[in-house]
Amino acid sequence: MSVETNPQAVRRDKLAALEERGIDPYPARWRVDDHAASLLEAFRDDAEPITARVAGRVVSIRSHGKTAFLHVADATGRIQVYLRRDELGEKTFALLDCLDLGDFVGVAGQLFRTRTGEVTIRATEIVVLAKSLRPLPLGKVVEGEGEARAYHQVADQEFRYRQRYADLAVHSESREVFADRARIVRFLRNFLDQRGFLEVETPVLQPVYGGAAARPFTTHHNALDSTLYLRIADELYLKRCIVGGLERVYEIAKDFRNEGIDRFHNPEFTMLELYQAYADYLDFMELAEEMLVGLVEELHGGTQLTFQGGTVDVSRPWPRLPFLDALADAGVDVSDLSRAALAGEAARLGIDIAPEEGAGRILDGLFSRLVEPGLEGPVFVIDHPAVLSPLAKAHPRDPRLVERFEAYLFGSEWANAFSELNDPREQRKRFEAQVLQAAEGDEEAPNVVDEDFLRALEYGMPPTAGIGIGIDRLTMFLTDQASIRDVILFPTLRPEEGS
RNA sequence: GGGCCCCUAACUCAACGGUAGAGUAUCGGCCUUUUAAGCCGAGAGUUGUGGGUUCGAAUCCCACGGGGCCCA
Repeated sequence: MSVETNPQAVRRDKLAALEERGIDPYPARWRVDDHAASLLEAFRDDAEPITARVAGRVVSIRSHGKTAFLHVADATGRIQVYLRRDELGEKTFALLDCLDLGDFVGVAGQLFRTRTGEVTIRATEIVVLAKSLRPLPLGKVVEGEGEARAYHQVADQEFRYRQRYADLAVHSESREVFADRARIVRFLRNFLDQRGFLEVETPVLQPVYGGAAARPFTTHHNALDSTLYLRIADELYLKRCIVGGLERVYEIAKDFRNEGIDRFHNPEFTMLELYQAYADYLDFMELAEEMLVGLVEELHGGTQLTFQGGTVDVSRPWPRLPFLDALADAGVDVSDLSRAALAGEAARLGIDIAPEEGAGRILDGLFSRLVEPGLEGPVFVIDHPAVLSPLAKAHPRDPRLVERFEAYLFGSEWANAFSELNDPREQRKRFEAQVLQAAEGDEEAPNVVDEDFLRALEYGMPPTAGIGIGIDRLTMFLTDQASIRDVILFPTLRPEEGS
């Protein structure tokens, strides 16, 4: 017989050997009574017998001839299993010959402490629950005192993103990030539910897209024979809810933007938007502060937050930095906000401007280049120019500005809020200006006026504040992950060749 | 869109113009409390793909593919 070296073929051979012995390598069920973490917790001494019945993946095997030690990993952790031929019988012990790292097994037995002190299951029963035919890049994991040390772990980011199932199976840190993500979303739901907000669901497929400046994904509905867009924001539908008298609403859902991918952007991402009637942007600054402080306390037990080596204190209140003041401090002359004047300033500062960029885009570009990188700590940038904010209410003290804020952390925006524009006449003018921009080549501007939204505003929308929060980016900050791909289970990647 | 870097065994990495190696994993043997178990032995590679330079290329050059980082 030739020596088989292909790991997958070796495993198929072992699977066949199991079946020859009359063992089903994929049995239907195994009752799980215990988990690794709680067993390790429960064990006191050998005098008090504790029976254990667990299931999980085999992550290490140390065979000693007539005995063997395994580690079995379940969702809660790892526990060692001790097998003895004289206790299990020759036939069951021979299962070891067909066992590979990565196989799922069920184990029953009694807890004891080994000579070296590790709490271990002395197996009276072991069964294969699912044979693994493909080797996982397990590396070696050693649970020392407190910290688990890992050796030869997969370092290839692409592998981790493309085969997240294997990444999760192998890296507990990766599983923890997604557990934390769930905690964050749960916290936000509780936070809003306690304040009387109603969770709603609005269309992903929209005949007219709006609520943000972005290029959409376009699709087609066959039966209606009409073009539909995947939403770039929930905003305009949530405001329709406010018109309808749902005074406090929120939605946590995917938005889609047909744009570039980098470590802060994924084409589909999760957004929390919430709207509250009779509130304004000042109220929402307090809400944003409470929300983030609460989250940092929930995850880190204090107000210190560390991200990629930088640490900030998120204690309230946060400074409020007027948008134009920030630009002026950075050396930009903001006395004239006309396109011509701003283009002149950009040229003077050596920043390239494309001919189709309007005054808003130029301001945005100046801000993101000159101001954003310096906004480490929690800070509100407030009172943006109206040209940047087609859905926000004009500032009572300066008609060039709107009542708006963006919350920044670690040089990156994580929340955007304003007192919502509710004058249907003014909203129509701003929509029409956007359509004009689109005609001039701005691909991020909507190309039609959303007449249905205007109809809703004409029925009357009370004064309202709204805020949008990027959940992915927030999760990056709260879990100290460098890339948005580290907090999205299955991030968008170029399709694999041959798939 | 621009720049820089990476791609070698299943995994982590060496070799940096002259016979592709190590540890882990895998396979065989020994081993009844091991834990990066140990000891003995074995197999494992079209060096991302395609071209070029050279007596000779994993190594130098070009293109393409995939990925990462920085900038726009």
